[in-house]
Amino acid sequence: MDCDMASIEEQLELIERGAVDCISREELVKKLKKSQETGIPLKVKAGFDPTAPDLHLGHTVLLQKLKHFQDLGHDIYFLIGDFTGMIGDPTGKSDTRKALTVEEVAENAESYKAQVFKILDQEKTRVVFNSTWLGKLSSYDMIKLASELTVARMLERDDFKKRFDSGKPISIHEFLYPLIQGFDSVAMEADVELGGTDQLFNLLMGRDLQRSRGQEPQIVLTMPLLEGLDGVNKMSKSLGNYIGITESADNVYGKVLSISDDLMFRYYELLSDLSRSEIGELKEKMEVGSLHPKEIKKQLARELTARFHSSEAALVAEVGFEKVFTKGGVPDDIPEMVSSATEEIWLPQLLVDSGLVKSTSDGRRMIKQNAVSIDGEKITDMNSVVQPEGEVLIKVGKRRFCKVIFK
RNA sequence: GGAGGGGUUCCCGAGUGGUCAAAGGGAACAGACUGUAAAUCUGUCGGCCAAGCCUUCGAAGGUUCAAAUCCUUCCCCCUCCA
Repeated sequence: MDCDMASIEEQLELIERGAVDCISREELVKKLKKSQETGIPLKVKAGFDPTAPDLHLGHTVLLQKLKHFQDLGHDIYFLIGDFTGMIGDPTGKSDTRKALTVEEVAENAESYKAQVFKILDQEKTRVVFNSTWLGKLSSYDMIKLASELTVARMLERDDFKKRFDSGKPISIHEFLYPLIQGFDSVAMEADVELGGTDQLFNLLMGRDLQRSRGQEPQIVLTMPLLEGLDGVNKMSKSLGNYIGITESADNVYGKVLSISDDLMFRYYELLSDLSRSEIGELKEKMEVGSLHPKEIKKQLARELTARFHSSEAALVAEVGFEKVFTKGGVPDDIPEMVSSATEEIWLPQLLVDSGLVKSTSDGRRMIKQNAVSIDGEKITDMNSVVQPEGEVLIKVGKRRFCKVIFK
C-alpha cells in the first residue's frame, strides 16, 4: 500500500539518503518499477553476526535504512549469520572465536529481536538464519561453489590485497566467507542487500553468484560506518566510543550531548527521522546564529533517547541532565551505601568502600586534584576523616555520586 | 623440516646490570575554559594510613651486593624458506 503511494522518485530519495554507494541505480529503478507494477515487494536483506547481540548506534544506521524500505512497503529479511558464527572469525584479527552452540545462537537471536524491534516493525520483519540452507551444503556443493570464483578475484578485496602484498597471512576459510555470504543472496533470491562500506566486496560477491546462477543480481546499497563519540574512529564496543541501544535514557541523552558539533550533523543525517530539508534548516539557523548549537544537539538527543525508550523518558533525562551538569547539581537517584562504621573513617578508604574510586591511592589523587566534595564542600586534605553519623553526600568529579548512610 | 623475529604496566612502544614503578604516544581520569560541547591548556595515571614500604616487565628456576636487563628450562605469538 505504502508502496503504491510513494512514487519512484520519492522512494529513491529515501533509499539513497545517507548511503555511500548504490549498485546500480538503474537496476534499482527497474526493480522498483517492476515491484510497483506487479505489487510484489522487494526482498531486502541485511546480515548480522550472531555473536554480538549488543547493538549500538552504529548498527542502527543499517537498521534505519531497513526501516526505510519497510516503510516503503518492501519485505525485510533480518538475516542472522548463525552458520558463519558457528565456524569462526572472518577478519583474521581476533582470537579464535569459540563455536557457538545452537542454544547460544537461539539465545542471541532472541536478544537481537528485543533490540532490533525498537526500530523495525516486528510484524513486518522476517528473521532468518543462514544455517537453514548453508547447513545443507555438501562438500561437493562447497567446492563447486568455490570453483565459481578465482583467487585473483578474491585478491581484489582491499584487505586481502593489503595483507597479501605485505606478506601477512590469509587463511583459506577467509576466502570462503565472501562465498557463503554471497550464496545467502542466491538462496534467498534477494533483490537488495544492505551493508556497511566495509562489506562492499562481500555484497558484490552476491551479485556475481546470483548472475552465474541465472538470477537477477541484487542491488547493493552500502551505508557509511558511523563515527563513534570521539568523532574519529568508527563506533565500536571495543573502543568504548559507542552508545548502546539498551543503555539508560540518561546515558543515551548525555552521550549524544557530548559529541562535537560537526559530528552532530553527521548523526542527524544517518540517524534522525528528520527530512534532509529539515536538517538543512537547522544547519542554516545555526550558521546564522538564530539557534544555539546546543539546542540543536538537545533536539537530537531527545529524538534518539525517545527512540530507544520513550519521549517521556527523554524529557526526564533532559531535565536531569540540566540539573546535574548545567547547574552542577545532584541527580535524583544516586547510589546509596549503608555503612556500619562506628569510628571515624579515613576519607580515601570511604571512597573505596563506596565504589567511587578503585583504590585509596586513587582516592588520594582525586582529593589532591580537587575532585572530591562532601555535602557540597570541596575537600583538599587527604587525611580528612568522616564522622559516622547521619548521612553524607560524596561527589567525585562531575558525575560520580554516592550517598553514604551511617547507622 | 630449516632459518629468523618477538612476548614490558589498559593499548602501542622505548629500555640490554644499579640513577626503573620503568621514556614517549594513545586511551582514561581530574582541574581550568565551555554548551558536561569539541578543540586547547595543566596535572594524574600499580598498591599500601604512605618523605617509607610492598608487588610488577610471558612462566619457573639460577648468577649477582644489585636483574625488565645476564644464564638455564619451559610456554606462547609471528615472519621467511621448503
